Amino acid sequence: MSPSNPLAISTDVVLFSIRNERLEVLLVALDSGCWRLPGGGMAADDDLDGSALYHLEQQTGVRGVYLEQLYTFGRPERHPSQRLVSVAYYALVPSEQLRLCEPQTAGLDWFAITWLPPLTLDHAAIIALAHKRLAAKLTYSTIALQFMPERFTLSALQSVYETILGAALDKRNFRKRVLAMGCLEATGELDRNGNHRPARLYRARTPGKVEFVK
Amino acid sequence: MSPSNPLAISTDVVLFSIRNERLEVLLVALDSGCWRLPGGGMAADDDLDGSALYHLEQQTGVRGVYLEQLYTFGRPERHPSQRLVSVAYYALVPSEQLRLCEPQTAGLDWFAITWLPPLTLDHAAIIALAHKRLAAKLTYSTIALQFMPERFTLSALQSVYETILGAALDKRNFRKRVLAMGCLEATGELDRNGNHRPARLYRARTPGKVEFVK
DNA sequence: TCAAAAGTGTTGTGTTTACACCCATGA
DNA sequence: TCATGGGTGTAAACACAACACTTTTGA
Repeated sequence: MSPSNPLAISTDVVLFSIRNERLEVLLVALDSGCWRLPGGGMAADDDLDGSALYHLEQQTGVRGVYLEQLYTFGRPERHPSQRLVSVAYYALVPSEQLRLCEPQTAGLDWFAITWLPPLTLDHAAIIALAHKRLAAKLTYSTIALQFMPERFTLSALQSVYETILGAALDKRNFRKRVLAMGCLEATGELDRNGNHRPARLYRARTPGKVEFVK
Repeated sequence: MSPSNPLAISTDVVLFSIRNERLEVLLVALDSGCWRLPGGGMAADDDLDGSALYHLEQQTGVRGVYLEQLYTFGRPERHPSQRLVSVAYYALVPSEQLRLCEPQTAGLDWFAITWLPPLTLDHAAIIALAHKRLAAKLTYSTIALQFMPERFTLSALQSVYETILGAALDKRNFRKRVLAMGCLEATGELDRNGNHRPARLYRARTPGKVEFVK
């Protein structure tokens, strides 16, 4: 029960968004040409979730995300010089929300999950695990709503599912399922963009909250 | 990315077993009359999983368990004096395996999950979360096999499911499902205990490995 | 021969999948 | 009027739930 030697805890965040019909993650450039996840050491008076959000905002300007703890990585060989335990998180943010707060800082970039640059330490493994969890959670929770703006069409939501799952879905069955979940409500408004029939706009009944379904 | 102040990492393990037709956890007595999970501080040259197994064996004599990381708890207020981050695990062990290595040490006891003693810090919350995860995993994985000895009857396996889920299951449907999972094989042997028709003995096709099903 | 648990199929119900056409709009 | 995506129902396949009797053994 007693503490031990030089030992640091960092929190690292895999930030996902849907951009250009692709699932992308936000990474920070290192001098070496490698990239890393946003994150950093935890201060002794912070808590874990707070530390993850703090570093994310400091390094990327992004806030107001949906955050969930992923896994804690602690193999001694994961860092060459110091003993580093990393509490990994993943976070989801609607791409519409990025324009407002993303500072377009140099040394930051989005990468498609299917085409990642070289990553430091075991960050590639962390991203892979986060991706797996996200895809799994799509099928038994309402987590996909965390990628949506406040109001959205059912087709937009379907497109998010298709992007993450990497497969096309049947429109009628998708609508039945997603409406049966009971966590959407029609706003009564219409989206009049595009030269076609306007689409109904929906909103999440409990935004920010992920519920388990089926 | 830099380390910080006095900050300790501990690993704590919720060890489950099925005893007397109940789901029980193994706890360590504190002087105060409180109890705690087996676990302790992580040494700088250990890894997380290794640390969890090490403390578990040191404090309880139990080894050869199935171990899985649960969650990392790090709220600053969880410990009164020091900043303590706890990486929580849960572990499963067949009760038959306990007789061999359990040292019957004083200050150790098993408690039914439904009737726990006062626990230190947030250990009650850790146990509650572990229990929830275990019950959930029962329904979509073969994790229940980790409670079974090398060879077992289908009725014994069904009893384990019923104990954890707290509900009776249909015998025929249960057998269909569990055999359809394809991870059991009949040994050809019979269990001749009891004054009734002998039961076939089965074994896990991949012991120690938990697979996802359905 | 009795008690006690092992072993075994079928039927109905609900859920999931597959599938094609009309609608409302802007250009 | 045409192109574009929005919106809708039904039937077949499948998965799941309910259910009762015969078998084998030890006492």
